[in-house]
Amino acid sequence: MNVGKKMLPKQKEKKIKIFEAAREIFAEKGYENTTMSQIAFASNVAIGTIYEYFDNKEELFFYVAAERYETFDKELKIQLSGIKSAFDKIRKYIWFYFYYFQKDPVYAELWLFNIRLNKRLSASNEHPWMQQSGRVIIDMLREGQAEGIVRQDVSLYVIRHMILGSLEHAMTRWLLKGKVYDVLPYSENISDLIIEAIKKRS
Amino acid sequence: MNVGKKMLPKQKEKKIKIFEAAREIFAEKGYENTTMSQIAFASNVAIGTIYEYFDNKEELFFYVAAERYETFDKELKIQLSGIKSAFDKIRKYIWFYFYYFQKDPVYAELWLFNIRLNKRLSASNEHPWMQQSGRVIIDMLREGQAEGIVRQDVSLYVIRHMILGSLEHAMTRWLLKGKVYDVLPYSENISDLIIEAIKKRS
Amino acid sequence: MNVGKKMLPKQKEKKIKIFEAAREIFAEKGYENTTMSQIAFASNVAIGTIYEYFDNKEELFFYVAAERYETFDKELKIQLSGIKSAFDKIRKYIWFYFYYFQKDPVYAELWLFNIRLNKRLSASNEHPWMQQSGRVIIDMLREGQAEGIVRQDVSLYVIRHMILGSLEHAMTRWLLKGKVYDVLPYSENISDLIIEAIKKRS
Amino acid sequence: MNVGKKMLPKQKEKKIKIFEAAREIFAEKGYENTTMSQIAFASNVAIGTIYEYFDNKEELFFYVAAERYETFDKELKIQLSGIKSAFDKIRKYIWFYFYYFQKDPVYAELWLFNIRLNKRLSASNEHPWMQQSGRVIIDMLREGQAEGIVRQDVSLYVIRHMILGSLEHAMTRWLLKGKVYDVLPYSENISDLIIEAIKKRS
DNA sequence: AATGAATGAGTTTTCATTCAT
DNA sequence: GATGAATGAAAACTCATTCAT
Repeated sequence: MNVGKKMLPKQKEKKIKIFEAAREIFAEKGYENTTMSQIAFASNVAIGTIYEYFDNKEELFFYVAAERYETFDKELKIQLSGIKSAFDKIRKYIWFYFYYFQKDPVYAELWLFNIRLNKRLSASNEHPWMQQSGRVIIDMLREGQAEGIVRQDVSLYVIRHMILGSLEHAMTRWLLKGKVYDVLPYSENISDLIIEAIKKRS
Repeated sequence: MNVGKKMLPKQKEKKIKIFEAAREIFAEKGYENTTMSQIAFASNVAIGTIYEYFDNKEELFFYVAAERYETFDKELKIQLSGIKSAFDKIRKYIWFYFYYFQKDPVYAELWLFNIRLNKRLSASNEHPWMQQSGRVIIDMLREGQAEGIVRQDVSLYVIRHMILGSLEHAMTRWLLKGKVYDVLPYSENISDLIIEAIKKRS
Repeated sequence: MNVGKKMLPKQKEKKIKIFEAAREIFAEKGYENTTMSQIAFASNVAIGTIYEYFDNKEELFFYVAAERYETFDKELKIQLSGIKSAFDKIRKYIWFYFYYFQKDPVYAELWLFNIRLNKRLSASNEHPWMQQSGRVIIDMLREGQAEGIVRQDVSLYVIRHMILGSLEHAMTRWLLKGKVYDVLPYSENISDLIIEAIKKRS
Repeated sequence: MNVGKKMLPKQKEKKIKIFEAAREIFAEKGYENTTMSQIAFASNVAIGTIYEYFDNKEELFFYVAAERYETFDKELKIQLSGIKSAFDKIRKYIWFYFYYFQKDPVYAELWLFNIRLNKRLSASNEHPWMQQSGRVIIDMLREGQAEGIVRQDVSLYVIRHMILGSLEHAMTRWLLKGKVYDVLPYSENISDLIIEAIKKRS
């Protein structure tokens, strides 16, 4: 996503201000309980101005969602770079998932409670990043198969359900319980379990 | 849950009519986008009548949620009865999960999109069934440990995150994609993966 | 007023039960904020039963209003009996007003906040007691004029405005301030002022 | 009170339109029986627009109440200025009270039937004008005492009950009877009575 | 006579969106 | 481009009254 393509710096800044306020408030209150005037107030902009940059509330939300993914994805790629073994990559992925969401619970809320379940977003073709969001995992698994260490008898998509499901479930409970404990230690356990599950056995 | 204890049959019927309409519509549109007048219309009852039976919209939603769990739980216990091996129980559980949700997508929507993420419900102590809803899995795992076939080096709660997460993720995607394929076959693959993950190794 | 003329004792009792509950609740919450179901609950009777005895909410309220007046009036007459001098009667009246309302603030609320300002009640000819409610004062004043101690140059109706106004104002403030002080001592001061005002001077 | 400080003229006008409609309707129907949509209709404005200017129905009512007092108070002060004798001031006050309320029965209704009995308004400290509304009378009486013409043996607050009570009672009856006669002549009689009551005697 | 479930018009308030300035 | 006043449909919820039992 590109916030502010074809815009002069000044205007871009305003769009970003709105955008950041929206991100914060959507995360805090959820989509339904966020009002446009809250966003206008927080970004120090008139309500009408929001509509200069975004068609409507939902579109603004989708932009926020897209940006979240891009940021996560960019950092993820950095984290994964240089790692050879598929299993190590997977471990890194899992660790990064917990690390990133615990560090930025605003994003965690946004993703787990609002974005990932949005039907309209899920259906829309304008937001292909969503479909690709799980591509990394498939790729890692395929590499593992090429390495000969990941089993070939189970659909990679099923494995991805297991991986993402485990992570999302753990994080969701963490949020619902009030973020009162440290989730990062889950990383190792879950990695162990998952690698044991997908390891090729002779 | 008991819809309509102490009520005459006629009244009980009306409460059930409202209840069923609510269940359907909550599942279809989610909590926020369901209106009391939609429920009234669908149950062929005046708006005021809903308030004769349920204090407010949220209470009605929670009743629906509770009933969902009880029905699932009751059938689940029947399915599990007579099975000795912990692994077989887990396989049965996973199979039943897919079977039940695919058979009753109204419940699936309700659970996956509304109930499990409801903060107020999650926080409330009046709804202990919610906390107990994952007890079965812990019990099965403990039995497996007693049998000597489930690993002891990983927290059972982490394992539960993996199990429930895998199932929820698979079902959620199925719903978001429009229920256009058969999820039941996932059951075997996921069972295999999970058992491989938790199996005790010497 | 006669609550339950032509009724068998049993039915009369039920009407009285409703009536007493209504009196209490109207006084406590005011007309607008009292609901028929509150009255039904408090009188241990079905809502429909109230409508067996009273046409509607307003009529019930008017009955309560009438009864209040009758009770006050009856006690007042006893208090005044045997007193000869018009001034002493007036003093007694004023004392009794404070005494009665302070003793029964439920009635005070009812009268001062609800009944005396009700336009429909004021207009209705079915409730002649209301018009007569100030008759006693006019009578006392006339006696005073006959005695030759009350001035004749001012309309008795104006004097009555002064007397009732003084009492109502003092009591109203007492209620609005939360009934935290004793109003009875006002009695003597106000009596002094009023007698000084109406005394015939040569 | 200042309706519309910091507002551009156009907006100020709209606020005033709403305000005036509210005043009229509150006076006519009372607080409980006035609806926001009636006010919206009468001021030729959308319902939502009312909420742009006033937080809620009660606040709107309190604004109306405050304005009433200020207008009355301002004119009163003009009327009283230049008068030396306390008794003349009191006579003027009484005359003005009748004059003002008879001239503007909308205000009379508002004050006598709604404002002066409002418990929440009475309790709130945000509306100090209410408490000060009777200050003028106390001041006049004190001046009279300083002049040596007003008795010192009776609490000024009791005297105020008598004065305000007399006026309010007379006006209230006038309204309840349909404003079919002239109240202004009461002014002299009531003044006579009150001065006779409070005159210092040796 | 007694009931109380059922009604639905009516209430206050919210808020995404528009559009004249 | 920027504004924010204005909009009004729509929401949850209330409650006096009715009427079949």
